[in-house]
Amino acid sequence: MSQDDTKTKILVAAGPVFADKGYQAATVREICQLADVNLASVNYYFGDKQQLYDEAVRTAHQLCIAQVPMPDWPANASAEIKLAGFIRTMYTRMVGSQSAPWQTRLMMREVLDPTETCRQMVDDYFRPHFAMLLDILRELLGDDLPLHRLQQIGFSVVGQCLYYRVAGDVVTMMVGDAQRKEHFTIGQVAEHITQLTLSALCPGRSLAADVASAQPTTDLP
Amino acid sequence: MSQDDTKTKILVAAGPVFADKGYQAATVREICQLADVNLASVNYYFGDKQQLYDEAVRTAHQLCIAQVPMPDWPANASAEIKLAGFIRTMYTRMVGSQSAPWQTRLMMREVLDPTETCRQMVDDYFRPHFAMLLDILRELLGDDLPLHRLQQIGFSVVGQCLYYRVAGDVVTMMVGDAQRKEHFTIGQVAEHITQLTLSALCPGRSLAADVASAQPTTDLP
DNA sequence: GCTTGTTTAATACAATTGTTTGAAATGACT
DNA sequence: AGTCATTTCAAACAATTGTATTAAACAAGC
Repeated sequence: MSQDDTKTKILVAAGPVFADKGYQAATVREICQLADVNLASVNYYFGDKQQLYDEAVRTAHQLCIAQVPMPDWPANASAEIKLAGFIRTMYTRMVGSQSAPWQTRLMMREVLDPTETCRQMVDDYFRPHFAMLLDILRELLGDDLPLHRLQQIGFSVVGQCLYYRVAGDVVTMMVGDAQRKEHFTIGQVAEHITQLTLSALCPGRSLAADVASAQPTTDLP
Repeated sequence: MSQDDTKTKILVAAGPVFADKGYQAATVREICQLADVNLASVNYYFGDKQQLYDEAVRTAHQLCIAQVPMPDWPANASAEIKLAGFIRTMYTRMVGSQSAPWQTRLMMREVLDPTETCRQMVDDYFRPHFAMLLDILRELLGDDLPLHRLQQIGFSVVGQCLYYRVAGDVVTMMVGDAQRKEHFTIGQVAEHITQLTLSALCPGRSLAADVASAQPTTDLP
């Protein structure tokens, strides 16, 4: 009972600390103090600061997936609607819907300079999701497009979303606080990315009509 | 003479070290050893590790601009050509044309969690360049589009480029080494981004014809 | 040639870090 | 109650870090 209790207490505390200070700058003392456990506990349960970090990253993207699941579309859902849903889900996961998204911040650090932990994250998380995106794009564009073209388009979609995660603060500095709150809510940005992508890929096929009904538009700034 | 010599020696050595280890993990001992100067020099010339870091960041984006200047277009250059040139220049700056781009890696760290140094970087560097991009977009789309729409589109362009800087390693893991070398050279990616953006914004106005003549296509992988 | 201001050098210091240790506490089972 | 494994705790350790200090080397001006 209490075994698992302190272990998860450490893990819960470690996540945010690693997320916004990085591996080096985060100290086990701070984590333990925040978790309200003894200093030696982290070595007792995890053996090492590094192993604690690894497990923190691992749980981060599990939480990330669980909190914002992919919508499961009806069988007859159009590719446009699937793309819209995919983008919105991914974007929400990145910039966060409710709690401060320490999960993605932590994952982002791994992406920026990858360790072995990152390779596992790519296999477990990024690759399958990217494959899902490519499937949607294939459905949209037909099977005759070469793979690398699909990949390039896929990276363009992901890149547009990732930007607000990576450079979110810069965005605010650039457009100002008011403008950001007014025109850059989750829903607005996600829809912009969807629209831009769709009109680039298949001009004429707008999704203005059906996307509104396919997904609830509860917007958090 | 030697005064300035050791100071720049430190600065030159500090850049790459800060770039790939971060502020905390980088030690002044390692920097001094690499620069082949005495340990105390960094305090003598910069007063502080922090101030050394600040100056390293400052020189980083000066170098970055100097190495890959924006093309100066003829007065009659079309907006499409300007957009293509802008994207190619920005992308080249980000992923690097020749030397390992420690400059952008260092700047990226500032973007990810900004300090006061970053705010200055935004004012001196990002904002004017973003304004330039918005001008090109305005020329392309007309003056009637509201500002925030222009900004959203601008961020989409920047985001697509930034992705390969931020997630470059993940891209390689995802598509494989061979595929990356074959289909993701600087020129190919820059052109893909340009094409996607253009066909999203003004369908029908391709730039296939004139872009080739406007910019040399020396491609480095 | 001596003095003066500037730069380099070696070393010391104080603080912080991850990790270890060994004893105290806890709780379950006989 | 007593024994045993597990968990907690406080303190200490060894290493590394940024920074300060002090003296030596050096250059320039008179």
